[in-house]
Amino acid sequence: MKLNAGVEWVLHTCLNLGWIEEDTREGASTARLAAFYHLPPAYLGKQLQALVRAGILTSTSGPRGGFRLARRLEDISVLDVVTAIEGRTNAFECTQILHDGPGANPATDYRTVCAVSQTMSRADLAWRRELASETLADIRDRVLTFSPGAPRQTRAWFENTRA
Amino acid sequence: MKLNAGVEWVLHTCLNLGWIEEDTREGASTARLAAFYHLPPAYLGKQLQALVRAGILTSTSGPRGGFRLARRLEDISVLDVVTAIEGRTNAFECTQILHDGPGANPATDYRTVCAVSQTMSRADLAWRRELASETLADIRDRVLTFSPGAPRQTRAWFENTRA
DNA sequence: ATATCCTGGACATTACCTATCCAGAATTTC
DNA sequence: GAAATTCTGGATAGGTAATGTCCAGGATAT
Ligand code: SF4
Ligand code: SF4
Repeated sequence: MKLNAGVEWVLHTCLNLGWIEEDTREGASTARLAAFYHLPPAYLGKQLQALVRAGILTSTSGPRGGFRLARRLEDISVLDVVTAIEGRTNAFECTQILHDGPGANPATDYRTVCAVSQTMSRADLAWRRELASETLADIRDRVLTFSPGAPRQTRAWFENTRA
Repeated sequence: MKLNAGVEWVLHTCLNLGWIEEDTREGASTARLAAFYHLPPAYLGKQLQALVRAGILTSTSGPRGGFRLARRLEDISVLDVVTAIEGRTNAFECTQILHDGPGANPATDYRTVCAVSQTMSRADLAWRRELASETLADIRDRVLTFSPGAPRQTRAWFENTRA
């Protein structure tokens, strides 16, 4: 019952990419994105690759290469990001213990008929619906109202540490 | 992002206890509750102990001892059971990476102010609300409409395997 | 040609879930 | 009171998934 830490990393990284791109029209490399938060570069790289596979980011090799957003923050839901890192697995993963109980019908898929399973699935669904209803742009806007200096600060850091 | 398997075990076990108690007015031992689904007895015992600590079950030592429900199924929410096994940890556990970023204020608790954290917390809250809105009695009733023979079948098994 | 940077796989480390075992205490039965 | 049953809590082992590192290969810009 715990999400990968990578979810937090890439959510922040996507927001940072949004601000960088507004400014320089360029992406940023794994090394620099990781340095910004002192994250392990190789591991963050893995998470970013997952976002590329999910179509949230694009990547370019070579000097001045790196990652950039594949679409606008308005068009990326939080659920998109979570799913890219975490996969589609539900929190409640039924092992169908009823199949080992007395009087069980081996042909029955209890996941679809069992009341327990149904309840837990509804909860997972509510969780996803909540995440799907919020886009990265929504988060960005709320960051702006709380700390309006964030974009400038982020851009400045990436400017100053440019190779 | 996965729940302990124990959640599934004890949810079913609580329902079984409900049917057993309607009949015999007695509890059932770990050994028999585990045997019903071929679960590892010692491990199921650990989960049941957690339910006792959470006030969902009561336990009695000695011969003819075992576990029984501490209150009616109507008064036990699914969330109660999940929390007893899983703890109060949220799926999204923020590591406050902003504290390692440039221009961070070490005195700030970013978990309360950060837009990312707020969004993820809302989703966790939706999940909990969904589980809190359903009681074990609701599940029991839905089991009854789907397989009305379940109570009798369960009771019969526990009768027949009595020492 | 060279330096940069992503990609994918292999691998090591760590954390946590799963599972077992046992000594001790409580309780019933005889 | 003695014996059998059953829960309790801790110690401990094993397995699986998350975390983190490393490297060879390919792509791209200068
Ligand atoms: S009854 Fe539902 S929760 Fe229980 S084992 Fe079957 S599918 Fe899983
Ligand atoms: S900004 Fe929010 S999500 Fe990011 S580290 Fe801080 S609390 Fe966690």
